[in-house]
Amino acid sequence: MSGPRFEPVRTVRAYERIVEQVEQAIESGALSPGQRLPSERDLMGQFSVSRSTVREALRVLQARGLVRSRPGDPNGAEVLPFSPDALQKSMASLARVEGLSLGELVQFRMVLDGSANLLAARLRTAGQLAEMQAAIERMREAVTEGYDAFSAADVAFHDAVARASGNKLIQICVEVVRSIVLGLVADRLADAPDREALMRRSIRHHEEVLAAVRDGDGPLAARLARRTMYDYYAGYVPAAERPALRALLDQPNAVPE
Amino acid sequence: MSGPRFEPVRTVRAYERIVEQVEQAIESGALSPGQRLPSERDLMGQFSVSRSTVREALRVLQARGLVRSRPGDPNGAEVLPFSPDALQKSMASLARVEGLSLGELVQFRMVLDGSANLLAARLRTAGQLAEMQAAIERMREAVTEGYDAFSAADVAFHDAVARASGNKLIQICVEVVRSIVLGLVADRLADAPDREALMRRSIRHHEEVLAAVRDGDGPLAARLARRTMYDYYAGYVPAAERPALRALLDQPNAVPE
DNA sequence: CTAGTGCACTGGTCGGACCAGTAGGCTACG
DNA sequence: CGTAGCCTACTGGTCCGACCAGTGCACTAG
Repeated sequence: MSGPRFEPVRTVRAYERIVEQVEQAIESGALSPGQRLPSERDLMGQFSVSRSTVREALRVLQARGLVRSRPGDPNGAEVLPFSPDALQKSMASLARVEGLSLGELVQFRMVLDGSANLLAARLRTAGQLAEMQAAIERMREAVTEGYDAFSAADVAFHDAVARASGNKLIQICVEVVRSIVLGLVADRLADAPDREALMRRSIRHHEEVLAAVRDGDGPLAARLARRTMYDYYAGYVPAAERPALRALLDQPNAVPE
Repeated sequence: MSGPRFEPVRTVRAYERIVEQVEQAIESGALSPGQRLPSERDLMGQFSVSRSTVREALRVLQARGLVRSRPGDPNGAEVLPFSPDALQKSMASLARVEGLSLGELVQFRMVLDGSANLLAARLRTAGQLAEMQAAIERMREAVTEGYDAFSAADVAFHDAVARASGNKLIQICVEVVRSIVLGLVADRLADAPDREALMRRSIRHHEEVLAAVRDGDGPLAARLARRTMYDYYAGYVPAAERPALRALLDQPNAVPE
C-alpha cells in the first residue's frame, strides 16, 4: 500500500534564504543598481536573524558580484550593476584549476572573435564602424608609444566589434577570455624584440578585417579575424597545440609554421 | 622636491586574505579535491582570527564552488572538484539581470555548437564518433518514450561533440548555456503539439551532422549544426530576433520563416 | 558665513555561547 | 563472543553582545 509519498526535506540554511530573497529582488528589478540595501542591523530585524547570518548572506551576494559594501557608508550595501567580474573570476579560477591551456583560450577567442565579426559585418551601424576605424587609428599612433597603449587600442577594436555583433553574451565572453589571455602573455608580448614589426603587421590585419566588415562580407571578416588572432598569438602557443588552432583556419595547409 | 612616493594603501579585509590563501592552495594543487580543510575552530587558530571571519571566508569559497561544508562532518569543509556550477550561476544570474534574450542565448549556442562541430570533424576519435552515434540511437528510441528521454539523448549528443572538439572551455560553455536555454523553453518544447514530428526532424538533422563529422567535413558539419539549432529553436524566438540568428546561417535568404 | 568638531551612523572583527546534527567508540545485552 | 544500542566528542549553523575604525552630516564656534 502506498500512503502519501514523503519526500526528503532539504534543510535550507538561513543565510541561503536571505541570499535568495535579495537575489530575486535584484533580478526582478525591485532593487536596481545604485540603490542601497538597509544596513546590516536593519536587515537582522527584517529577516529575524542575527547579524552574523545577515553578514554571511551579504558575503555570498558580494562574491557573486551583486552588491558591494563599504564601511562608513551612510546606508547599507550598494546594489551593483552587472559586471562580468564574478564570471571572470570563476573562469580564471577554472583556467588555473582545470589547467586550461593557452591554446584552448586562444582557440576560444578565435571562435568568439570570428563569430562576432561575422555578425558585425551584417548588423553593424555606421557609428560602430567609425569606432572600429578610430581604434585602428589609435593603434597606429600607439606603435611609437609603447605596448600598453597599443594593447588598449587593440582591445577597443575588438570590443567595438563585439558590441556590433548585437549579442551581449558574446560581448561578455570576449571580454572575460581576453583578459585571461592577456594576463598570461602580456609580459611576453611587451618584451618581444620584434615588437614593432608585430604591431605593424597586426594593424594591417585589422585593416583587412575592418574592410570586410565595412563591405558586409561576414564570412571573410570571420576568416580574417581568426587568422589575425592566430598570427598574433600562435608564437606563444606550444607547437603541439597549434594544429588545433589551425583547424579553425580555412586553409590549414596554407599556414606556415 | 619629491620624497619617496607613497601609494594609497588598500585595506584588505581579513576574510579576503583567508580566501586568497585557501584559493591559492587549491589552485596550486596543495589541496586537491576530496581533501578536507581543518575545522573552523582549527582555522581560527591557524589564521589568528575569530570564527566569524573564518566563516565569512568559507562562505565566499563556497559561493565560488571551491569547497562544501556540511554540519556533522567529522572533518572540515571538503575541497570540491571543479564544477561549472558557479560559472553557471553567474551566467544564469547575468541572463536575468541583463535581460539576455532567448535569441541571444540561442545565437550563442549556434556559435559554440557550430565551432565544436567544426573542430570535432577534424579532431574526433573513433570512440567519440561512436558515442555520437549511440546518442542518436537513443534519441530514436526516445521518440515514443517522451520528451525527457529525448532531450537527455540530445544533450548527450551535443556533449559528445563538445568533448570531441578538444576544448574544455567550449565544453563548459556549451553545458552552461544549454542548461539556461533548456530552463527557458523546456516546458514549451515538452508541450508542443507536433512534438513527435519535431523530434523526428531533429533526429534527421543530427544524422546529417554526424555524417559530416564522420567524413571530416568541418565547415559542412558546422553549417548543419547551426541550421539544426536554428530549426529547433527558431519557433520559440521572437520573430524580431530571428534575422540575427539567420545571420549565422550560410544562405540567409534561403531560410523560410 | 565658514571652518572645524563631534556625534551618529556604517561595516569589520572579536569572543563566547548554545543548538542540531553526525560518526565512531563503548557498553550492555543476547 | 557478537552485535545492537547508546553516548560522547566532534562538526557546522546560529545567536548575542561588544568594540573598533572608518564615514557623512549636523551642529557649533570662530
